[in-house]
Amino acid sequence: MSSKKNDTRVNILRATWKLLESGQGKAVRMSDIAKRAGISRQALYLHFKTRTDILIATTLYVDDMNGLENRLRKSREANTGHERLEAFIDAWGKYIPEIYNVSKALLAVLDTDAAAANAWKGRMQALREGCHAAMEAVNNDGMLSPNFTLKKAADILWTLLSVRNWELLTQDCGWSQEDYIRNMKQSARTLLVK
Amino acid sequence: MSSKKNDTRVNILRATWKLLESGQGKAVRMSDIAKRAGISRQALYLHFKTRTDILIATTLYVDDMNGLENRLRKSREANTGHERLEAFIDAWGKYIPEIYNVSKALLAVLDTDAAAANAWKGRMQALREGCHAAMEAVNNDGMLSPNFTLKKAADILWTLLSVRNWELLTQDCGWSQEDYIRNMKQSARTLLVK
DNA sequence: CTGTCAATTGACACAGTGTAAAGTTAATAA
DNA sequence: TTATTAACTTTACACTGTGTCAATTGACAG
Repeated sequence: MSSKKNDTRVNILRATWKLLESGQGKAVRMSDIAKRAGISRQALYLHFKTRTDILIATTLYVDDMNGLENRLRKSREANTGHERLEAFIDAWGKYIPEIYNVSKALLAVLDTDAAAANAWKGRMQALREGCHAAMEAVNNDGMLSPNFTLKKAADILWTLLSVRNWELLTQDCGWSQEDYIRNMKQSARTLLVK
Repeated sequence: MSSKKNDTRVNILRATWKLLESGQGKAVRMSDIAKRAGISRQALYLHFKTRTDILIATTLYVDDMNGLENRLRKSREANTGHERLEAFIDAWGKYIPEIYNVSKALLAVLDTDAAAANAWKGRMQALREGCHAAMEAVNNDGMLSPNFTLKKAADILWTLLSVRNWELLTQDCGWSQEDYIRNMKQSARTLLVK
């Protein structure tokens, strides 16, 4: 099952992960990854076509390791729409710091690398669907704010919960993680729920 | 008054501006700017130390040409805090599309270029002060939402009005400019005003 | 013994930024 | 007039980082 090729692949992803996690924003080069993975730089190209491919694969790997799917699934089990919304914000809000450093590498090339932009877009699509589902649950309870259509409400929630907003609030404004979660719940409730 | 050196400098900034405006996201190289400005690539370095310096100077130049200062000042003349908040959102919201393309070039290197990050931070600091002042006016009317401290309210408004959020809502979610302005006013009011 | 898979070494093309040096041109000043 | 200076040009090159290519090695499977 675990072919040698696959082992090395995972090895590369873990090396990238660790580097992004510890490097604190510094650009990680192919040669850095190779060194950390204990293979030659050229060997990286036996497993991935481009640097961006490695970054993308790493974010997916990290999602996997952290069980993003499960975390979000749990929010779907809530009874009321409002509870579901809160659970969703809670799950995602607690998730962001775990992926932030890795995601940042992808965010950094988003504006210049079409492949990265595409991958990120897809990844955020999942979140967007989660937002939409949560707001739909609120709507089904008849509790959606009359100020917004369902679509607009979902868009706003999605924007509110963006990684860049988390970055702004916790890094630039100095909010604690608790502040962030509490205020996002508060805001979503005030803004979107009747 | 208008030395030859200064003329060329402005010439470079206008060339950069036009390229960013029309290039639609494509990376603008030093050679592109030089060609457009009608000078040699090397001459650029007689006026600016680095590419980032040109980008920074261009954003400042564009702010200047568009009269950002004046636009924001007008919002300060409103009578009530709430009116002031609305005027502020209106002014800034209408301003974003005018600077978006130019700003995007700076945003694109934000995560890799410390000088760019610094410049952007400073530029956003002005907006942040505007947000704080607007919320202070609301607070002085005794109309600040009891859900937030003044500082937190200003932080939220600042985050809400970020260029990245405008980008998300208008580009990814397909909102029109009118949608954006209307919903931002609506949201700020619901969220931050009693 | 042979084939093949994973990886290695070393060389290289390419893009883009930034540096360096020597030469041109036109205005300015003595 | 001649000398000087500022702005700019041309040519060349160093540097970084990505990605490609070809020849080679070592292991191990049939």
